[in-house]
Amino acid sequence: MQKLKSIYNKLLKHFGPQHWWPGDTPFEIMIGAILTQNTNWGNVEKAIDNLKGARVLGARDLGKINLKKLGELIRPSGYFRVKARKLKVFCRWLIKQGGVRQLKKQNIQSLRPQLLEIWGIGPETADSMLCYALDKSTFVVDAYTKRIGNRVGLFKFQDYHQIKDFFEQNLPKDLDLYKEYHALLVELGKNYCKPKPVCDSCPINRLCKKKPLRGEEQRAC
DNA sequence: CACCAGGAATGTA
DNA sequence: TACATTCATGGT
Repeated sequence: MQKLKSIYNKLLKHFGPQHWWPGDTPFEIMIGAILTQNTNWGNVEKAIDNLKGARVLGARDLGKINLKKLGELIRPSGYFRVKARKLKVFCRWLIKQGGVRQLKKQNIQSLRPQLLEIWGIGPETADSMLCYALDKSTFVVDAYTKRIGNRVGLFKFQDYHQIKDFFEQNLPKDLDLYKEYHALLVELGKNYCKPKPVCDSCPINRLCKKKPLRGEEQRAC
């Protein structure tokens, strides 16, 4: 579908390359993927800074650190009790797998289901890890992707894998394209595609106005 | 004050 | 299958 590339080109021209994912190492990216669940990235940075300050930003450290202490360190990221448990579960799993280097050797067909079995890791978190930390070609879908796609009229469904398949089947299988496209959709969403839209200067305004959602006819997007 | 943020697990019908 | 609820801090 040419429309997908057209949107991508507009976003890239408007926002420029996003060079995602922010993070120094693949492990840090994977931890960030858990911490950023339904949370502002700025808050995640504070949590990661705390982990660095406490010198526990490693699978071994996080695997054995006191659960309550870990919760205090990541408190700024929100849901800190749940996320502390998620981090420990993931790190124990990672150690058992032999670390990030071993993960990268696996193919996505076997690795993705394994990630999804881990308590606390859903489809978006798994795909974020696969795409941005492990360099596997999988398209990441998030709340913005769903919202933008439906408002623009690209598709009419909400299911994660349906949307993921839509992008992957209508784009060339290109890791860098996947990485950049998702990052650009997030940037668009943060600025112009909130639940209560502010689309007056939306860079893909013309597309948005084609098919507004029912009940949103009076909205700009 | 209300609203939102780069979700996922759990429970209900 | 499709929703509703819970988890929680911090910025605007």
